[in-house]
Amino acid sequence: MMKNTRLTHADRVFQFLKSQKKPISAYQMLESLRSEGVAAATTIYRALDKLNSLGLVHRIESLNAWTVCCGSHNNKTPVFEICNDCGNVEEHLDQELTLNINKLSSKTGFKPNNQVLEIHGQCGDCAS
Amino acid sequence: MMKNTRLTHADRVFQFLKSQKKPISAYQMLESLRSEGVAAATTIYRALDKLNSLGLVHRIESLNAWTVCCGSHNNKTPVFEICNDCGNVEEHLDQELTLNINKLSSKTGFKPNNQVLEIHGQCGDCAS
DNA sequence: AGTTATATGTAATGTTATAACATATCATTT
DNA sequence: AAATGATATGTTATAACATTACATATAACT
Repeated sequence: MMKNTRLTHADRVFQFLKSQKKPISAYQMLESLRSEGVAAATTIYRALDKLNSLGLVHRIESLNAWTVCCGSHNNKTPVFEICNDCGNVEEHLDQELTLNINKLSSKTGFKPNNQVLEIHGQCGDCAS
Repeated sequence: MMKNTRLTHADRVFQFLKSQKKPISAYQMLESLRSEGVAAATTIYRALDKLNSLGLVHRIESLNAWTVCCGSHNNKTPVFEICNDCGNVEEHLDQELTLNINKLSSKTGFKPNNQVLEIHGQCGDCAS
């Protein structure tokens, strides 16, 4: 039983995203990956779906764009700091913040499932 | 110098949003307000822009939809709990969470500006 | 009444996302 | 090696969300 060694468009999307510093929109990916044979938006979205369910990428809701996951979350909720000036995004895993969200939920009787935590502002580099 | 008493489409949008329990998309507003003379998507978006800059409404980024603000924030960051089942959204203002976000920022040298905090899950009503 | 500022309309277009269905390719079994 | 099944991709169309540029209308102020 041999491992599937086929290079798919999902792989190409993932490689491409890894090479980028900033989140990229699906249609930007499409333009950039046409040269590698990716022909349709559908394919990009399917790739993103798959990568997302594997936990390899994140969608940044407030940007309609995508970025690679920093690695493993260990039950912590990712928070994204998004610089309005340079566009760079940093993913953080903060234990306290995670606890806080759970605490809020237990107050309100809400069962959290997935969180969208995106902070817009100015990054340290751009501030100095 | 008399106060402007004209009833604008922005007012109609705001009234309409206040009457709704769930976030509403711009095009849903358009359909609902055609009967009151609102004729174009542009008008809705202009109204939302204005209401948003007055702090009267919030955009829920992960839904592409809008909801009225719960009132005054008092320097606290709003967090939205969004029920996957019934679609209802509750706005919360949590001091601890706000402090935590600022704390994270001071660690990373990031200057936060505006935050997108949206928690998806199941509300208390739907859980029971 | 004339001027200005605000509000709205119109039309076109841009951007993001999905649906429905057809085809191609690889891996495994026979 | 042919058949099969699973996965991946393409094609086309369309839905859903958002903005731009320019024209017109109306209220408010002088």
